[in-house]
Amino acid sequence: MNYWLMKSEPDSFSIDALKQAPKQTTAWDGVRNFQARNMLRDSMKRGDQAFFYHSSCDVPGIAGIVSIVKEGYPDKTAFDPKHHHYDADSKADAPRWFVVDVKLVRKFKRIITLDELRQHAAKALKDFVLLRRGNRLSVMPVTNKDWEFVLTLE
DNA sequence: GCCAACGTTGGC
DNA sequence: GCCAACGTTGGC
Repeated sequence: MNYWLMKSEPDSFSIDALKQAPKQTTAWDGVRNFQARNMLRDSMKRGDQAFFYHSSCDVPGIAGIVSIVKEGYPDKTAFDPKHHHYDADSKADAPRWFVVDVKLVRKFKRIITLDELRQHAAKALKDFVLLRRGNRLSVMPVTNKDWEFVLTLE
């Protein structure tokens, strides 16, 4: 089993929105970056877990944990001309963008803030991709070691 | 294949 | 709203 981190802007989709979704499950759509796409399509497996990260908001940080319940399949929002995430270059017979389905495992009692994570960037979390300068990936791998350390912060 | 221009991300 | 950092595009 592998670990991941997935970013979402809570204004568009928060961990509370996931909590209220049918079966507390959603397709993680709208990723439009090839590196992140490759992970969604090829690497993320059923049973893997991911941190749900809130970005571009008052308190950026990790809000909880989700699990992958369905492996990569085409992102339908890319096919819909009216959709915000439409991409004319993604064809039904040759899809360019992919999603996985995620299900809520649990919401943390509190947000583990980016600020707090940064305090460990020099030592315990020195390999954490999220903390690398200029990092912009919306889906990224997390090592077992970093996963476990972050959980101790809650 | 290079690289400038442009768009996006995301923290502040 | 600003801006650094980075990915993507497109001209050459």
